[in-house]
Amino acid sequence: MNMDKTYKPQEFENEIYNNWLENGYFKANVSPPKKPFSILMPPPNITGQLHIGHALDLTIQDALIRYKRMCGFEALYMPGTDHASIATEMKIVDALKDEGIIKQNLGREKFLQRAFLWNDKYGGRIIDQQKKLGLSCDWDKSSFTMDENRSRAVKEVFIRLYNEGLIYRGERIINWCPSCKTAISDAEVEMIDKASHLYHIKYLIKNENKAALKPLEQQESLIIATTRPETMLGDVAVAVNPKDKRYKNLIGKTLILPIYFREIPVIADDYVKQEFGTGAVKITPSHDPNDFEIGLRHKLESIKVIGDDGIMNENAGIYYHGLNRFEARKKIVEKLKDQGLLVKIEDYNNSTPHCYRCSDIIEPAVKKQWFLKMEDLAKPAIEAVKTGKIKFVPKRFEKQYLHWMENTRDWCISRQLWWGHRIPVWYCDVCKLQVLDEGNINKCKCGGALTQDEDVLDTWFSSALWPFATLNWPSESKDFKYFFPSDVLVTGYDIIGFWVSRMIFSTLKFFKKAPFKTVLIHGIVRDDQGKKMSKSSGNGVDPLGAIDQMGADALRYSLVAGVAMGGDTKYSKEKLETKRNFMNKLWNASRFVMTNVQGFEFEDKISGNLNMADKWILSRLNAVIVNVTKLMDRFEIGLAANELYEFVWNEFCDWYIEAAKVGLNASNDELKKRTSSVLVYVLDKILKLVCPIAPFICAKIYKSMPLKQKADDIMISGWPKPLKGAAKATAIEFEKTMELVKGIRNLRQQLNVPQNKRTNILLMPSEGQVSVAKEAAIFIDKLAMGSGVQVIKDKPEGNFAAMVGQLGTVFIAMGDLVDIEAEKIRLKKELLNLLNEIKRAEGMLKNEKFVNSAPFNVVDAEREKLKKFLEQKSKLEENLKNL
RNA sequence: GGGAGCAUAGCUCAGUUGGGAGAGCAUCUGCCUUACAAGCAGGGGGUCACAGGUUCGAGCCCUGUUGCUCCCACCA
Repeated sequence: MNMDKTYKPQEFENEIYNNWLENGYFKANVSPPKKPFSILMPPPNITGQLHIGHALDLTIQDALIRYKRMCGFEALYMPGTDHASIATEMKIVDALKDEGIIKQNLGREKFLQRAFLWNDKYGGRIIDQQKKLGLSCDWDKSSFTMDENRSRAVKEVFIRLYNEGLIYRGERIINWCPSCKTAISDAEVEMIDKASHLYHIKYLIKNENKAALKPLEQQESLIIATTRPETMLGDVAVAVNPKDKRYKNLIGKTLILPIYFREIPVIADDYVKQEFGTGAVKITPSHDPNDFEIGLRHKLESIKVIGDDGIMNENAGIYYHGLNRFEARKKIVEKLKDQGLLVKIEDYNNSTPHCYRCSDIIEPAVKKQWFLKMEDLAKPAIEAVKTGKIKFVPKRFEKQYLHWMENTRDWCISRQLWWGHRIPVWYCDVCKLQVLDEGNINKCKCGGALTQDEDVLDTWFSSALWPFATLNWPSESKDFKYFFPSDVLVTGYDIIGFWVSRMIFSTLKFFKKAPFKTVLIHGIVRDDQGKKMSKSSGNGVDPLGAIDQMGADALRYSLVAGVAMGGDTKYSKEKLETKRNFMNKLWNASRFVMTNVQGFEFEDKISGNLNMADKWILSRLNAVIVNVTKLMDRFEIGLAANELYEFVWNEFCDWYIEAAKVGLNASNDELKKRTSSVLVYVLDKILKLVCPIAPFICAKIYKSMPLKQKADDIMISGWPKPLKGAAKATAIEFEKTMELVKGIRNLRQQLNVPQNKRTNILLMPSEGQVSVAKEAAIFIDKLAMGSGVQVIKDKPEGNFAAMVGQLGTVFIAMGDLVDIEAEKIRLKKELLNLLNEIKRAEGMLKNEKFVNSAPFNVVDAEREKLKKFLEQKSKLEENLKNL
């Protein structure tokens, strides 16, 4: 079969992919005794389209699954998408706004219809993009976190946890996003350092003796420090440390809150740090988590002054009611100045909580929410990692995980949204709340009417069930028995807390098994400046654009290549081009092989007399197979990619193909055929090794391969094994030849011999190298632009430039082209280098400590080197003398 | 405040149990040598952040310093 002259991925990638689909190669079936191997795709959000970070994540997964599939596992790559409750809802609200529709006016039911339509559109688009990337998922098993089976799993889990008392409803202080208008979990809060102010405010101490009223400056007061003056309208106390001598006598006294002059007590609590600020803390249980705790301890009332929309409510009083919280802050500071109660404003850096979705500043608020009790769930999840049941790669991310798990507090799982799994709890008008199955939701046992909880669950609650929900649990299935649990989870370090940890404790809870054996953590994709890609900085890259330009294989290769696992990777156009060039190289090398072997078909084996180049490339191939296999097993796809890049380009193309031209041009048919067979053999293995990373091009080329026994597709052709007895010992012969070729090329360049001019080359073999040199001569001639290499016994007469290698010395007639003095200088320089090496080696060997304490082979190797240097030195000196 | 990671050629990064510093890109020189100019050949370029220590020997192990990045934290 002929191959096109140029590499045009756009012309065959789709066809190849459809072919894979038609043949069902991606399907994973229960098929013992084959061992299963499965990877769960982290379900992308349906908010829009894939970005380059997804492309990295997915490429690693696909490369791994393809590798394992070729190794003979029944490989399941489980795809799916995530409804992304809050993120998608925000998008839909925006879209509605453009149509002039307000969510509330549309109503819950119609809104959800819109949301499902959204999913049809964008969920589908994401899958199309994944197909363009070449993912080998079993699409028939695809899941969506809001589909029927997944919803059933969510409900089942909720009810079980509820019945065990692990899910509870409570009125607590939570993170409220005034912009998204929902509670969010601690994990969803992003702390951002900001330049802020610490306001010192004077709270007057109530004077019981009204008769002795003094001017303001002379009145007794307590100074508090706060970063958020607007919350003082909700103050219910001021706390000091009970041990604080400064304030001991004030405990129990009454203060007058500025602005409206409300009276509040001074209380004592250990929480207060004497050294911080003024050592006196205003207490606002409604708007601060710590104050909330103190409020509980001291049974204080709670006054809410900021509404759910971030606007001051009626409790903020006549001056501030209706202002937003930031305007209110300004006004209050002004008022305090007017009242003479503002002592000072200090510059202060503190981190403030932001919503990770919309970046608005979080407003802690006291609300009734649903929580998942974490203590008992976290313990086994910590154990599983500590005992090695789950391994993190690289290991350092274990710490991040453990730290998260060990410090996690109860998880707020309810959200005041519509798009998501509605909490399966109904409330009876008459009796208390109940959890009910969908079957009987009309009436309570007591006869009272039921209404369902308005809230939905945190989107991560459903993603936490992914390891078993995707296998249709709680239904029993063969798939579940065979494929559960999965093998490797591949994800970025940014969602260890959000997702990885929650899958681990959920799965352990219900199955007493870890959801996966290995957590493979990769870095994030940065732009060419090393900056994080984000929508706001507009430096994101569309993977589809890259694929259109350079092909999916080039994109996949450029994303993974050269990065050790866990490290961040930089995306740049240059990198992409380099990898595209590599694909082109592979394409053209293959084309060369095909056009030279036309008419023949080959067995998948090597036989016959091999020449030194054949032996060399086969031994190199063996080493590469062993190494790449090892790297893939260690999940070091990026390093495997680099190794293959270098082997294909620098060894197979630059040396072997060039050397093979000798055999291919020979008149001897036997020789031609043997050379072809080696070319085909090595190329076949290369294609298979590269296939997991760049599947399209390998599949395309494989179709043209002249093999007698050929798989229908490369992806089911099996992973290559090293060739036994690949004549490793004799690889050295060709390496010695390469040394001379390089030397001659170097010499030619220095002597200004034009690249396209053939020259006479004489080769004088070293002792015992005569027969090898004779074979080498043919290759040297071809590779170093000789006009026939002569093997000689004695040094030639006349002016020659010489180069000494292990195999022998080569001489190039200098003719009139060359300056003899220049050649002398060159030789002297070379001699000097050699003398330095000799000095170094001798120094080491003279050092008794080295000789005695270094391993034998190291010392021995050093002796060998010295011997070699000394030989070269004497030859070089001779050449110099004869010049 | 706690923890982690990084620092190697102009740039992006490898460097496997400690044994003469590597690749790609870029740059310079010469080549359209019929697979490939998305290419070929060759060259230049590094006190492996700094300072100590262990060792016959350190890019690698230990201690400290500096610089950058990230994560975590109930910093009024």
